[in-house]
Formats: sequence, structure tokens, C-alpha cells
Amino acid sequence: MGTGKLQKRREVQVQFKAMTELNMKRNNILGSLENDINQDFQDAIDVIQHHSLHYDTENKYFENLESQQSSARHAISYYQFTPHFEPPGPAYDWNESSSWSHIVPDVSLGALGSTEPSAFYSNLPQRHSKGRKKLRLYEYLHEALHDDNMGDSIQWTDRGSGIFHFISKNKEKLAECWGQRKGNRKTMTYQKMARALRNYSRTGEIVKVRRKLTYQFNPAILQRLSSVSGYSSGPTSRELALHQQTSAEHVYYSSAVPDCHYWYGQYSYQSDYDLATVLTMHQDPKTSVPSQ
DNA sequence: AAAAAGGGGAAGTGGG
DNA sequence: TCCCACTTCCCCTTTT
Repeated sequence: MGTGKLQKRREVQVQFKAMTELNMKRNNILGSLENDINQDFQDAIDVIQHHSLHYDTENKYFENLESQQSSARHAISYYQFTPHFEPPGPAYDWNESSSWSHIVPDVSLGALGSTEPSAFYSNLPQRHSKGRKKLRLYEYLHEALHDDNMGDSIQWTDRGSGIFHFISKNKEKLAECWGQRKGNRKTMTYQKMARALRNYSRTGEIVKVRRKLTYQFNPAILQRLSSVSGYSSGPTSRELALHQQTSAEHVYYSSAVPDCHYWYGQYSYQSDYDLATVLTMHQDPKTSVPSQ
């Protein structure tokens, strides 16, 4: 190699290094800017929250926030809302859409335009003070599902149906992040996180799917999370393929929630789903997803 | 057979 | 003070 080329190469290396440093500085600035913006959002929300206290129910309060904070909503990773789940029992009619009305906020309020991943709001520091609700585990999982950095730990199996799975190899990473986010005394493990997840099967917020490391959001919860965070629930083509495969298997439900039949049964109701095709496409459904 | 995953009882913790 | 939503521990069962 000639000296001219060597010289050129050194120049390129120097330029590359300079660019890298610039980029790092830029990221630092953006990071602090983001924190500032989040802080501002938080302060604005505090003010609104303060003026909303006269609302006599949490739902009213939520609606109030909805109407006033549509632009800021995606910056909130924890929000005022209590699902008001009835104790598991036959009174819960999963077939009756109006049964969800107290859980699902009016999505016609408008989906958010933002399609940005949650990097923007996932880094918000936890602020437990001033009467704000703590971040729920299912909220965190939903957030992680849209976080590119968590793609190696948790993934949608079928976004449209709210089915997701953990990646065996990196599931502990997600658990640790969750533990850190909560500020637990000890390190969170997948085993402990899964214990919390199992508690959800009693309330129906998330249920276990009969597939390794795979769970499913309650559709109402999913709809609410999607409308709040602004993520479209439309499945990608890859997810559609996975969905077809997943659908071939029966999802099972907690016996404590006897009226979940409709929810899980919906799998077979989806009109665009051809069981025969699936059965021929995937001769052995156990051999693939979730990827390990 | 062994490891990984799944499951649940029970007591503890911390915030609201 | 009570309740909720986990967290922690532990041990057992089922699946891979």
C-alpha cells in the first residue's frame, strides 16, 4: 500500500473518530434534553393532576387526563387508572363488550400519531410521590415490547392478540431491568417475575399461553395500553405467520376466570385464519417459536 | 436423568 | 391502619 493511501486511511480514521465523539456528545445532549422534556411533561401533568382532584372517580380523572393530555400521554409510563377487576367469577362476562366499558377507555379519543419506540418514555425515572400510581408489571412488559433494546429479551408472538414471549437466553436481563426500575432491594430474577406474572392469571390481566415462556395480555388491557402509548396493534407479516402457528394450539385459561372462553376462543373466530392452512404449514408447531 | 420451565402457598415489603 | 401489587422464598410438578 502506498504512503498516499496510508495517509488517506489515517485521515478517514481521524474523521471517523471525530464523528464518533461528536455523535456521543450529541447523544448526551439529547439524553439530558429528553430528561428535561420529560421533567416538563411531568410538571405539567402534576399541575393538571392537581386541578383534577375534584373528580370523584379515577375513571373520571383518567378521562380528564385523556382529553387534556393527549399530546403528552406517550411520555407517561404510569398513569391514573385502576382496572377495577371484579373478583374472578361468573359475573364477568367476557362475551359482552359492555363489560369492558369500565376498563377500556374510549379509544376513539384518538390514537397517538407517534410511532416512535418507547425509548422516549421508557427512561422516565420512577416518581412515586405526589399520588401517582406505581408502574405495573404488565405496563412495563408492554413498554419493553416496544423497546428495541429489549428485543433480545421479549418479543411479540402475535401483537394483534397480545401474545408475547420471553427469550430464554436473555429473560433474566429483562427481569433485572424490571427490578431496577422498581428499585427492589434484591436482584429481580425471571423466576420471581414469573411468580408475579402468575398472579395476573387470577385477575386475568395476563394469562399463560401453553407455549414455552409465552403469555397473553388481556385484550382490554392491551387495547388500553396501546391507546395510551400510541402503538398500533397491527401485526407485522412475521407476527401474522407466528399468529397462525400459535392459533393452531389451544390457549388455556385459568380455572379461576371461568368466563375467559370468549377471549381465548377468539383465536378460532378470527375470520382470516385458516386452520387447515396452518396445520399443513406447520407440521410440528413445537419446533420453532419462541426463539431461544 | 437432568435442567428448565411452570406452579402456587405463605410471609414480607412499601406505597397509596 | 388497611389494601394492593408485588417480592421473596421455598418446594413441588411438568415439560423438554
